[in-house]
Amino acid sequence: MSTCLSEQLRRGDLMAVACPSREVLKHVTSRWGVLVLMALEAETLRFSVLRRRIGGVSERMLAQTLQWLEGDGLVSRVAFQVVPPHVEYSLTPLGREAAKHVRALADFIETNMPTIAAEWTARGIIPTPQPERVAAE
Amino acid sequence: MSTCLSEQLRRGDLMAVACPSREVLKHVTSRWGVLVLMALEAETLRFSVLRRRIGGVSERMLAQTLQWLEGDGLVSRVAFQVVPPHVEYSLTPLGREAAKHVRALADFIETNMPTIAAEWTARGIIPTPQPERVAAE
DNA sequence: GTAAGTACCAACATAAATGTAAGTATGAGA
DNA sequence: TCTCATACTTACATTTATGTTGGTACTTAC
Repeated sequence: MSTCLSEQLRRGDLMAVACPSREVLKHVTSRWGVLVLMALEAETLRFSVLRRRIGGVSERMLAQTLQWLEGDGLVSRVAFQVVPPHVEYSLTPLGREAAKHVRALADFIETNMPTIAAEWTARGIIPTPQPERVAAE
Repeated sequence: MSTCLSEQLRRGDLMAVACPSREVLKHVTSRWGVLVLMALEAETLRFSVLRRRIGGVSERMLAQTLQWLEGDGLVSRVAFQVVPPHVEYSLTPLGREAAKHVRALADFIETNMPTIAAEWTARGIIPTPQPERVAAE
Protein backbone atom coordinates (compact mmCIF):
# COMPACT_ATOMS: atom_id res chain seq x y z
CA MET A 1 0.00 0.00 0.00
CA SER A 2 2.55 2.58 -1.07
CA THR A 3 1.32 6.07 -0.46
CA CYS A 4 3.88 8.12 -2.31
CA LEU A 5 7.19 8.14 -4.02
CA SER A 6 9.86 7.25 -1.53
CA GLU A 7 13.08 7.32 -3.51
CA GLN A 8 12.29 9.28 -6.66
CA LEU A 9 10.95 6.06 -8.06
CA ARG A 10 7.21 5.77 -7.66
CA ARG A 11 4.40 7.90 -9.00
CA GLY A 12 3.04 10.59 -6.72
CA ASP A 13 -0.11 10.34 -4.67
CA LEU A 14 -1.88 13.64 -4.19
CA MET A 15 -4.13 12.25 -1.49
CA ALA A 16 -1.12 11.62 0.72
CA VAL A 17 -0.28 14.38 3.16
CA ALA A 18 3.43 14.64 2.58
CA CYS A 19 3.73 13.80 -1.08
CA PRO A 20 5.93 16.24 -3.04
CA SER A 21 3.49 16.01 -5.93
CA ARG A 22 1.38 18.45 -3.98
CA GLU A 23 4.12 20.99 -4.48
CA VAL A 24 3.89 20.61 -8.24
CA LEU A 25 0.14 20.87 -8.12
CA LYS A 26 0.57 24.07 -6.17
CA HIS A 27 2.80 25.56 -8.83
CA VAL A 28 0.62 24.51 -11.73
CA THR A 29 -2.67 25.51 -10.17
CA SER A 30 -1.38 28.67 -8.58
CA ARG A 31 -3.21 31.85 -9.40
CA TRP A 32 -0.82 32.76 -12.18
CA GLY A 33 0.54 29.31 -13.01
CA VAL A 34 -2.55 28.35 -14.94
CA LEU A 35 -2.53 31.54 -16.95
CA VAL A 36 1.17 31.37 -17.70
CA LEU A 37 0.88 27.83 -19.04
CA MET A 38 -2.03 28.82 -21.23
CA ALA A 39 -0.31 31.91 -22.57
CA LEU A 40 2.88 30.03 -23.38
CA GLU A 41 0.98 27.19 -24.98
CA ALA A 42 -0.06 29.58 -27.70
CA GLU A 43 3.41 30.93 -28.34
CA THR A 44 6.86 31.68 -27.01
CA LEU A 45 6.82 35.01 -25.22
CA ARG A 46 9.14 37.49 -23.63
CA PHE A 47 8.71 38.45 -20.01
CA SER A 48 7.10 41.81 -20.53
CA VAL A 49 4.83 40.65 -23.32
CA LEU A 50 3.70 37.78 -21.16
CA ARG A 51 3.02 40.21 -18.39
CA ARG A 52 0.82 42.36 -20.59
CA ARG A 53 -1.02 39.36 -21.89
CA ILE A 54 -1.99 38.18 -18.42
CA GLY A 55 -4.17 40.84 -16.89
CA GLY A 56 -3.22 41.78 -13.37
CA VAL A 57 0.05 39.96 -12.70
CA SER A 58 2.75 41.86 -10.91
CA GLU A 59 6.32 41.53 -12.12
CA ARG A 60 7.28 39.85 -8.90
CA MET A 61 4.65 37.16 -9.16
CA LEU A 62 5.23 36.53 -12.82
CA ALA A 63 8.94 36.05 -12.19
CA GLN A 64 8.22 33.82 -9.22
CA THR A 65 5.72 31.70 -11.12
CA LEU A 66 8.05 31.30 -14.07
CA GLN A 67 10.81 30.15 -11.76
CA TRP A 68 8.55 27.57 -10.17
CA LEU A 69 7.53 26.19 -13.52
CA GLU A 70 11.07 26.28 -14.80
CA GLY A 71 12.21 24.40 -11.72
CA ASP A 72 9.60 21.74 -12.38
CA GLY A 73 10.83 21.40 -15.95
CA LEU A 74 7.65 22.73 -17.51
CA VAL A 75 9.00 26.03 -18.79
CA SER A 76 12.29 26.79 -20.45
CA ARG A 77 14.01 30.14 -20.26
CA VAL A 78 16.36 31.43 -22.90
CA ALA A 79 18.22 34.65 -22.23
CA PHE A 80 19.97 36.59 -24.97
CA GLN A 81 23.01 38.51 -23.83
CA VAL A 82 21.96 41.85 -25.20
CA VAL A 83 20.97 45.22 -23.93
CA PRO A 84 18.21 45.84 -23.15
CA PRO A 85 17.67 42.34 -21.76
CA HIS A 86 15.78 39.90 -23.91
CA VAL A 87 14.48 36.66 -22.42
CA GLU A 88 12.18 34.18 -24.08
CA TYR A 89 9.94 31.79 -22.25
CA SER A 90 8.42 28.71 -23.79
CA LEU A 91 7.03 25.34 -22.77
CA THR A 92 9.03 22.16 -22.60
CA PRO A 93 7.39 19.01 -23.96
CA LEU A 94 6.32 18.20 -20.43
CA GLY A 95 4.98 21.71 -20.02
CA ARG A 96 2.99 21.40 -23.21
CA GLU A 97 1.32 18.33 -21.82
CA ALA A 98 0.51 20.09 -18.60
CA ALA A 99 -0.80 23.06 -20.51
CA LYS A 100 -3.20 20.88 -22.46
CA HIS A 101 -4.89 19.73 -19.28
CA VAL A 102 -4.89 23.16 -17.76
CA ARG A 103 -6.39 24.69 -20.85
CA ALA A 104 -9.08 22.04 -20.99
CA LEU A 105 -10.07 22.99 -17.48
CA ALA A 106 -9.93 26.68 -18.28
CA ASP A 107 -12.04 26.20 -21.39
CA PHE A 108 -14.56 24.33 -19.35
CA ILE A 109 -14.82 27.14 -16.85
CA GLU A 110 -14.98 29.90 -19.43
CA THR A 111 -17.63 28.06 -21.38
CA ASN A 112 -19.80 27.29 -18.41
CA MET A 113 -19.35 30.63 -16.76
CA PRO A 114 -22.84 31.81 -17.67
CA THR A 115 -24.33 28.71 -16.05
CA ILE A 116 -22.28 29.17 -12.93
CA ALA A 117 -23.06 32.86 -12.75
CA ALA A 118 -26.75 31.98 -12.94
CA GLU A 119 -26.21 29.54 -10.08
CA TRP A 120 -24.68 32.35 -8.09
CA THR A 121 -27.54 34.76 -8.56
CA ALA A 122 -30.00 31.97 -7.81
CA ARG A 123 -28.29 31.48 -4.47
CA GLY A 124 -27.75 35.14 -3.79
CA ILE A 125 -23.99 34.86 -4.04
CA ILE A 126 -22.24 38.07 -4.96
CA PRO A 127 -19.26 37.45 -7.25
CA THR A 128 -16.09 39.23 -6.12
CA PRO A 129 -17.78 41.84 -3.91
CA GLN A 130 -14.62 43.91 -3.68
CA PRO A 131 -13.45 45.03 -7.14
CA GLU A 132 -10.36 42.98 -6.45
CA ARG A 133 -7.13 44.85 -6.12
CA VAL A 134 -5.33 45.30 -9.41
CA ALA A 135 -1.57 45.12 -9.78
CA ALA A 136 -0.13 48.56 -10.38
CA GLU A 137 1.31 49.48 -13.72
CA MET B 1 -13.27 42.49 -28.67
CA SER B 2 -15.34 41.43 -25.68
CA THR B 3 -13.11 40.72 -22.74
CA CYS B 4 -15.52 39.06 -20.40
CA LEU B 5 -19.14 38.35 -19.64
CA SER B 6 -20.95 41.61 -19.07
CA GLU B 7 -24.48 40.57 -18.19
CA GLN B 8 -24.25 36.86 -17.36
CA LEU B 9 -24.40 36.21 -21.08
CA ARG B 10 -20.97 35.73 -22.55
CA ARG B 11 -18.32 33.14 -21.83
CA GLY B 12 -15.65 34.07 -19.33
CA ASP B 13 -12.16 35.22 -20.17
CA LEU B 14 -9.55 34.20 -17.64
CA MET B 15 -6.95 36.53 -19.06
CA ALA B 16 -9.12 39.52 -18.18
CA VAL B 17 -8.36 41.12 -14.85
CA ALA B 18 -11.85 41.46 -13.46
CA CYS B 19 -13.57 38.42 -14.91
CA PRO B 20 -15.60 36.44 -12.36
CA SER B 21 -14.41 33.24 -14.00
CA ARG B 22 -11.20 33.73 -12.06
CA GLU B 23 -13.23 33.20 -8.92
CA VAL B 24 -14.38 29.81 -10.15
CA LEU B 25 -10.86 28.89 -11.15
CA LYS B 26 -9.79 29.82 -7.64
CA HIS B 27 -12.32 27.47 -6.10
CA VAL B 28 -11.58 24.58 -8.41
CA THR B 29 -7.81 24.88 -8.26
CA SER B 30 -7.65 25.71 -4.58
CA ARG B 31 -5.45 23.51 -2.46
CA TRP B 32 -8.33 21.27 -1.44
CA GLY B 33 -10.73 21.90 -4.31
CA VAL B 34 -8.80 19.65 -6.66
CA LEU B 35 -8.67 16.83 -4.15
CA VAL B 36 -12.33 17.13 -3.22
CA LEU B 37 -13.40 16.90 -6.84
CA MET B 38 -11.24 13.85 -7.39
CA ALA B 39 -12.46 12.11 -4.27
CA LEU B 40 -16.11 12.75 -5.10
CA GLU B 41 -15.64 11.68 -8.69
CA ALA B 42 -15.00 8.18 -7.43
CA GLU B 43 -18.02 8.06 -5.16
CA THR B 44 -20.51 9.91 -3.03
CA LEU B 45 -19.03 10.51 0.39
CA ARG B 46 -19.98 11.81 3.79
CA PHE B 47 -18.12 14.72 5.30
CA SER B 48 -15.99 12.81 7.75
CA VAL B 49 -15.17 10.04 5.31
CA LEU B 50 -14.14 12.61 2.76
CA ARG B 51 -11.97 14.27 5.36
CA ARG B 52 -10.20 11.04 6.15
CA ARG B 53 -9.72 10.29 2.50
CA ILE B 54 -7.97 13.59 1.81
CA GLY B 55 -4.81 13.63 3.87
CA GLY B 56 -4.27 16.82 5.79
CA VAL B 57 -7.48 18.81 5.35
CA SER B 58 -8.83 20.53 8.39
CA GLU B 59 -12.57 20.41 9.04
CA ARG B 60 -12.78 24.12 8.51
CA MET B 61 -11.17 24.05 5.11
CA LEU B 62 -13.09 21.03 3.92
CA ALA B 63 -16.36 22.71 4.86
CA GLN B 64 -15.27 25.93 3.21
CA THR B 65 -14.19 24.21 0.01
CA LEU B 66 -17.38 22.19 -0.19
CA GLN B 67 -19.40 25.37 0.17
CA TRP B 68 -17.48 27.06 -2.62
CA LEU B 69 -18.03 24.15 -4.95
CA GLU B 70 -21.65 23.83 -3.96
CA GLY B 71 -22.14 27.52 -4.62
CA ASP B 72 -20.66 27.08 -8.10
CA GLY B 73 -23.05 24.21 -8.77
CA LEU B 74 -20.34 21.57 -8.95
CA VAL B 75 -21.14 19.72 -5.75
CA SER B 76 -24.49 18.77 -4.30
CA ARG B 77 -25.15 18.35 -0.62
CA VAL B 78 -27.84 16.11 0.80
CA ALA B 79 -28.46 16.21 4.53
CA PHE B 80 -30.46 13.53 6.32
CA GLN B 81 -32.32 14.78 9.34
CA VAL B 82 -30.98 12.26 11.78
CA VAL B 83 -28.79 12.17 14.82
CA PRO B 84 -25.88 12.02 14.61
CA PRO B 85 -25.85 14.21 11.49
CA HIS B 86 -25.46 12.47 8.16
CA VAL B 87 -24.62 14.49 5.06
CA GLU B 88 -23.74 13.14 1.67
CA TYR B 89 -21.69 14.99 -0.89
CA SER B 90 -21.61 14.15 -4.55
CA LEU B 91 -20.87 15.79 -7.89
CA THR B 92 -23.44 17.43 -10.11
CA PRO B 93 -23.20 16.74 -13.84
CA LEU B 94 -21.24 19.96 -14.18
CA GLY B 95 -19.02 18.91 -11.32
CA ARG B 96 -18.36 15.59 -12.95
CA GLU B 97 -17.14 17.37 -16.03
CA ALA B 98 -14.89 19.59 -13.99
CA ALA B 99 -13.58 16.60 -12.11
CA LYS B 100 -12.60 14.87 -15.34
CA HIS B 101 -10.30 17.72 -16.29
CA VAL B 102 -8.93 18.05 -12.80
CA ARG B 103 -8.22 14.36 -12.57
CA ALA B 104 -6.49 14.38 -15.92
CA LEU B 105 -4.17 17.05 -14.62
CA ALA B 106 -3.64 15.24 -11.36
CA ASP B 107 -2.89 12.00 -13.17
CA PHE B 108 -0.37 13.80 -15.29
CA ILE B 109 1.39 15.17 -12.25
CA GLU B 110 1.37 11.92 -10.34
CA THR B 111 2.66 10.02 -13.33
CA ASN B 112 5.44 12.44 -14.13
CA MET B 113 6.40 13.04 -10.55
CA PRO B 114 9.58 10.96 -10.83
CA THR B 115 10.68 13.02 -13.82
CA ILE B 116 9.97 16.27 -12.05
CA ALA B 117 11.68 15.12 -8.87
CA ALA B 118 14.74 14.28 -10.97
CA GLU B 119 14.60 17.78 -12.40
CA TRP B 120 14.58 19.14 -8.89
CA THR B 121 17.61 17.25 -7.73
CA ALA B 122 19.40 18.17 -10.94
CA ARG B 123 18.84 21.83 -10.10
CA GLY B 124 19.52 21.46 -6.43
CA ILE B 125 15.96 22.26 -5.49
CA ILE B 126 14.89 20.84 -2.16
CA PRO B 127 11.29 19.65 -2.21
CA THR B 128 9.27 20.92 0.76
CA PRO B 129 12.21 21.67 3.05
CA GLN B 130 9.97 21.93 6.09
CA PRO B 131 8.00 18.70 6.60
CA GLU B 132 4.93 20.84 5.92
CA ARG B 133 2.61 21.43 8.78
CA VAL B 134 -0.01 18.76 9.07
CA ALA B 135 -3.56 19.42 10.12
CA ALA B 136 -4.15 18.18 13.64
CA GLU B 137 -6.45 15.30 14.34
C1' DG C 1 19.90 65.68 -21.86
C1' DT C 2 16.14 63.02 -20.61
C1' DA C 3 12.68 59.67 -20.60
C1' DA C 4 11.45 55.03 -21.61
C1' DG C 5 11.96 50.12 -22.18
C1' DT C 6 14.02 45.59 -20.56
C1' DA C 7 14.13 41.68 -17.01
C1' DC C 8 14.71 41.19 -13.21
C1' DC C 9 15.94 41.27 -7.40
C1' DA C 10 15.49 42.58 -2.56
C1' DA C 11 13.20 44.66 1.28
C1' DC C 12 9.09 45.66 3.09
C1' DA C 13 3.91 45.61 3.80
C1' DT C 14 -0.48 43.73 3.39
C1' DA C 15 -4.15 40.59 2.03
C1' DA C 16 -5.70 36.01 1.74
C1' DA C 17 -5.51 31.26 2.89
C1' DT C 18 -5.28 28.00 6.16
C1' DG C 19 -4.80 25.98 10.75
C1' DT C 20 -6.27 25.47 15.93
C1' DA C 21 -9.27 25.15 19.62
C1' DA C 22 -13.53 25.10 21.45
C1' DG C 23 -18.43 24.65 21.20
C1' DT C 24 -23.33 22.54 19.66
C1' DA C 25 -27.04 18.85 19.91
C1' DT C 26 -28.13 14.17 20.38
C1' DG C 27 -28.19 9.24 20.39
C1' DA C 28 -25.65 4.81 20.84
C1' DG C 29 -22.77 1.89 23.24
C1' DA C 30 -19.64 0.66 27.26
C1' DT D 1 -22.78 8.04 33.62
C1' DC D 2 -19.34 8.91 30.42
C1' DT D 3 -17.32 8.93 26.00
C1' DC D 4 -17.54 8.91 21.08
C1' DA D 5 -19.16 10.09 16.65
C1' DT D 6 -21.32 13.47 13.39
C1' DA D 7 -21.18 17.88 10.69
C1' DC D 8 -20.53 21.79 11.29
C1' DT D 9 -19.55 27.05 13.08
C1' DT D 10 -17.14 30.83 15.26
C1' DA D 11 -13.22 33.31 17.03
C1' DC D 12 -8.54 33.66 16.98
C1' DA D 13 -3.59 32.81 15.45
C1' DT D 14 -0.39 32.01 12.05
C1' DT D 15 1.47 31.04 7.60
C1' DT D 16 1.58 31.82 2.84
C1' DA D 17 0.67 34.40 -1.19
C1' DT D 18 0.80 38.45 -3.31
C1' DG D 19 1.56 43.42 -4.03
C1' DT D 20 4.54 47.92 -3.75
C1' DT D 21 8.51 50.44 -4.16
C1' DG D 22 12.94 51.37 -5.54
C1' DG D 23 17.02 50.03 -7.77
C1' DT D 24 20.19 48.07 -11.78
C1' DA D 25 22.71 48.78 -16.39
C1' DC D 26 22.53 50.05 -20.73
C1' DT D 27 20.52 51.62 -25.21
C1' DT D 28 17.46 53.84 -28.28
C1' DA D 29 14.26 57.43 -29.28
C1' DC D 30 12.88 62.15 -28.48
